[in-house]
Amino acid sequence: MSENGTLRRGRPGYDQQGILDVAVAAFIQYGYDATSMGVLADRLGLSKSAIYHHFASKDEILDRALDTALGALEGVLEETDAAGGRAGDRLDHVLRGAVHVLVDKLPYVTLLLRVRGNTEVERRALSRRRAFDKRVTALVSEAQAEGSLRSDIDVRVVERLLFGMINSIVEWYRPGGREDADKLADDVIAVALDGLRMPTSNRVQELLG
Amino acid sequence: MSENGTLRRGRPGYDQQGILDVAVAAFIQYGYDATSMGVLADRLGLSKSAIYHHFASKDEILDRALDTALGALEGVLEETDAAGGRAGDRLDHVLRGAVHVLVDKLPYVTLLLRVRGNTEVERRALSRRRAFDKRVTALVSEAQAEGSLRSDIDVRVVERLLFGMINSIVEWYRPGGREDADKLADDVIAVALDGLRMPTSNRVQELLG
DNA sequence: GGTATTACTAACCGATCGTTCAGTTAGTAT
DNA sequence: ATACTAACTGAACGATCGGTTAGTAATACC
Repeated sequence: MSENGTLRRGRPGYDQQGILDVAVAAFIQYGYDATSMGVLADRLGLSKSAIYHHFASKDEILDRALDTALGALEGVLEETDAAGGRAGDRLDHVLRGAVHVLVDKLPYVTLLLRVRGNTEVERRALSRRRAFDKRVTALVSEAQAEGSLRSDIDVRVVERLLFGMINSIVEWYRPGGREDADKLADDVIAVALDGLRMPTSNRVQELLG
Repeated sequence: MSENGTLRRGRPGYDQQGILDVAVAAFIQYGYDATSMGVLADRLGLSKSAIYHHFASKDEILDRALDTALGALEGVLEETDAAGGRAGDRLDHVLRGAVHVLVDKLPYVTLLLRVRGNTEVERRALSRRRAFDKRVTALVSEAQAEGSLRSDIDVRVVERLLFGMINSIVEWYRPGGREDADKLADDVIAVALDGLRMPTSNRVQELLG
């Protein structure tokens, strides 16, 4: 499954990444807990025990997958912080970046968003997620303070609704459909920032203050 | 668990609704597939087989729970259709109603939103959910056509993002917190319809056309 | 051909799964 | 006291679970 120019030693077959991709697809289809190693083996066309050559446990597969998703999302925040700028612009950048990560690593982020907390691996992932949310909330708060965003709604509610919308992408977005990642990011941000309603004259009056 | 004024015949203990409530709480905490009947029995303080007096199977518990959630959501649509009016107003009504259902039946709707499709019960629930979504999308489309909502974004994307936001409530809303259902509905609709951004003079110009 | 590397296997393990069965228990009604 | 109603039990079942073990298999390299 590793098709670089160099010849690989050893028996041809799946590598770790190949197993991981198939595992993640099964985990998001059936749920992690409902996906037995037997189902996974069937899906790979291997025996159950062959999987244990590549990963020590079912848990390790999950851990690796969640790390991929979280790493990408955290990367968006790092890159945004490094760039600096007004909070409103940085938030815009984070939202676009998040949408791109969701689209690029759809199966992995989908798995992450469905984590429950039954095992230590899951609890660690949830903890990293909470830290991510906290940093985004701080950014929203800054954007409210600088006047870019409305401040009549609690900052935590704002962050939750915003990422509720963005995260919903994993439930319905299909790559290769009508919308690519850029268009999707544009739409999400348009809805989030400017809303759905058409302006009325009353609204314009409100806006004029 | 049934504490009406009349005396109930039979041995005191849980009734079906009592078992169901505890089951749903466990299902949303651990996930349906990861909640064994043993875990549920522990939680109820009963034996595993006692559960089978009340419900024929684990599946039947799930079926009953999902029906509760779907029934409530479908009820919002029925009531809105019966009332009639402009599409924009009906959509507003559906959104408020949905938020209220989410808050009032939080555990049940939470369970519904996490259904995967592994069993016939789950697939039936997903089918009902799709029918619900389809009706809301039709309403959004009407509101776009009547000019209440922006029509530069695909109607299906709009419906998905909208309910993505609303449905996210089940992941973070805590009853008895700072926001009651009415305030929450107000906030959700404000964000959805009017967005998050503060107006700038460029925006006002755009709005003026 | 032999060695190193890497992927894969069948049989097995102890534990847990959802469910069944033949009972027992705790209340009300007569 | 007996019958009815409704809730509950321990033991057992066949199936499945995640994982282990002692191998086998297929390639590249020398």
